[in-house]
Amino acid sequence: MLDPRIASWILEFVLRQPVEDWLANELLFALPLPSPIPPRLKKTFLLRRLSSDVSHRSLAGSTLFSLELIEELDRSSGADAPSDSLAAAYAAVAVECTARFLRGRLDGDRGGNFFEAVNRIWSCRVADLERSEAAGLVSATLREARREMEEAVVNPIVRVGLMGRDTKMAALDAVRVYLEEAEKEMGPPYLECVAETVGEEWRRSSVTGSDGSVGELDAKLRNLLARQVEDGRCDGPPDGDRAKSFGLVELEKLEESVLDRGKDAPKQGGCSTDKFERLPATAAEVMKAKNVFRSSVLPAKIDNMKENQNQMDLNPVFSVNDCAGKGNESDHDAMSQQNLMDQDPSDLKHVEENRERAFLSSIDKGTKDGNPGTCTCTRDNIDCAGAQKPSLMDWNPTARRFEQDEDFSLSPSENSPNPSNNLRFPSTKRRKFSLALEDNRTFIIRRRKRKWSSLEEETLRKAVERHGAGNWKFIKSCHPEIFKNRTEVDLKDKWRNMMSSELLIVGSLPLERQKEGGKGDHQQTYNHSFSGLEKSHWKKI
DNA sequence: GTAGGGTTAGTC
DNA sequence: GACTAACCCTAC
Repeated sequence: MLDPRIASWILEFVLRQPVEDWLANELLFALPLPSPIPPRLKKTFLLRRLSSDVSHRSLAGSTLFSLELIEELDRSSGADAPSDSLAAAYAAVAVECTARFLRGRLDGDRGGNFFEAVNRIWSCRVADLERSEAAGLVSATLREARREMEEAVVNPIVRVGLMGRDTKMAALDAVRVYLEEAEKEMGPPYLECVAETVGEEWRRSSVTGSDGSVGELDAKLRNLLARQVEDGRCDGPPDGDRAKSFGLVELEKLEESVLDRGKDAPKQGGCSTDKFERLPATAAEVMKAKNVFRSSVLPAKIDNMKENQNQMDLNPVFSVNDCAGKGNESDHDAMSQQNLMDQDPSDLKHVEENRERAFLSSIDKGTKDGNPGTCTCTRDNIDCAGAQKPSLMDWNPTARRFEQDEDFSLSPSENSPNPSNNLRFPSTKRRKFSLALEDNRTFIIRRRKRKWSSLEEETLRKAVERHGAGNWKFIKSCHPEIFKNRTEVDLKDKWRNMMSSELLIVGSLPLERQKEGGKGDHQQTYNHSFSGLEKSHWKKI
């Protein structure tokens, strides 16, 4: 089994190479990555995503989300404030994600999508940004752009001016500038750093008459890497720790990984120095490495390219599709992506094992379906026309469904992070759910109960504070990912329950009333306390 | 789209 | 069985 840490080094290296997106996806899902995923690898993913977006000229909400995650990663790593290039890229992409709807306007569209985008991106997303710890991303340029967008909503002249600008090219350029800066700051991939150093050492050994054996290389590696650790010359392991914190265990693992390559070479003086001068850098070499994995550590799915590719289509990390210019927009999906980064750990117990992988998926889903700018529609995705467009493979989180039955469950846990795994078939043995007969042939089946997570509750609470109770549709649209499994009515009901509980807790109700409890009680307490807070004001937006 | 009353599943 | 949260239905 490949060591997860080594796998992360390999993946970091591959992601920095000009390999095809599908290959990056394959490796991402196939390699046994460590948990938690090292921040450096996370950032590599994000940069790769940005690079992919740029190369496909597909800037969407996912791009914006990637930039937000990078800012968060940098901040968590101790960075004081986002770089100017990052803030500039964010502002430019936000403008493009909005202005694209003006370019893509259909004759019958009076700008509805544009207005919606302004509301979604600038009134919700950027406004939230300003109030968050990520406020560093809010540059003067972004503020000015926000003013312009809001002005464009009411002023056709401003909209025309916006349409006349090449916001896409400006955004692409800004992202490129940031990418160059970020990649320069990150330095070469860790494996490349090691390979270069090892190759240099090996050549020196050859000149000094070494026997070229793997055993000697082992000894030299130990000395070499020990010096690297002391000098801190290497960029350090992918988790961002500096070389000095690179423990002996990791050191030995690294050596093993390098030495494993040496085993393939003839031991009698045939261990070519070339073998260690560099690690795989081309797609062909990566493919070769992949074949090695295939025979050792990679699961069967990597053997089944076609099947795996289908999975990628559903949930790719690196998109190869390009909806640019087609009006595709999924940023309101991406907008709440951070829920996978910010979720209350207690809410993620059921996905703990896959949490980090979920992060990777979420990156991509920026669209949260995870597919920034792609036309590949997956769960909760938005199609290129901006409308919900579920595929046949999509899971409708609010659709009526058969209840769980252990005999027919396809998933070991209903808490599976992948809802599509939660397919259930009706039981002939037990039927705890109601089956109201709608007509002679159709049964109305209740959805399975899904307990609200603290993240959902907190998001709802904050949303109501901000937008008022009663604006459930809008609140849901502001947090599509967090509330992807909830309907507007669910939000309303939940708020009703929350208010009911709070009033009971603080003793706002007479004791007799509290004792009554039960049916219908929550409705009354809710109605008396929250009757469409500032609703009329809000609806002016 | 939302409010409000009713129903049901899950928990203790 | 009581209680509660989640879900459903229907009127507006």
